[in-house]
Amino acid sequence: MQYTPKTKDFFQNVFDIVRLIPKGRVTSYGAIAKYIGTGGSSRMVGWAMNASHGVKPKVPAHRVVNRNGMLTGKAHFETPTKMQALLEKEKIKVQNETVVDFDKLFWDPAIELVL
DNA sequence: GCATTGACGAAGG
DNA sequence: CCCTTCGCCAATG
Repeated sequence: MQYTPKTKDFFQNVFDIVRLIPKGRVTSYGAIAKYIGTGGSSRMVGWAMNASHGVKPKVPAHRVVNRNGMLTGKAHFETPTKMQALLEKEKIKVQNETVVDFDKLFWDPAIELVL
């Protein structure tokens, strides 16, 4: 895989933001995409996470879910159960592959980082 | 360069 | 929340 300078910056931006997510909080791909400025390309955020494997420092991709709070990316982890396990370790309740109280735990960089 | 794919999002049902 | 359709954009074949 070889990405252009443009996407390289995109990758770094995504990784950086994801690492800033506080414990016990979650955010969505769209929120990250919006904060970066790529806006509509929320899919690219998820795709960037796909490249976060083996990246140092570790990228807490388990704190990134889709807009409904669903653990859509669990299948891309080392093991499908790893994501939920990590979330529950941070006191985040997960039920039916979905984050409980997602609206309360939601962490939007575009808002939280400005405060 | 076109076609397909995808860890998404919004809107309508 | 689930389903479908459409839009989005970089990667991949």
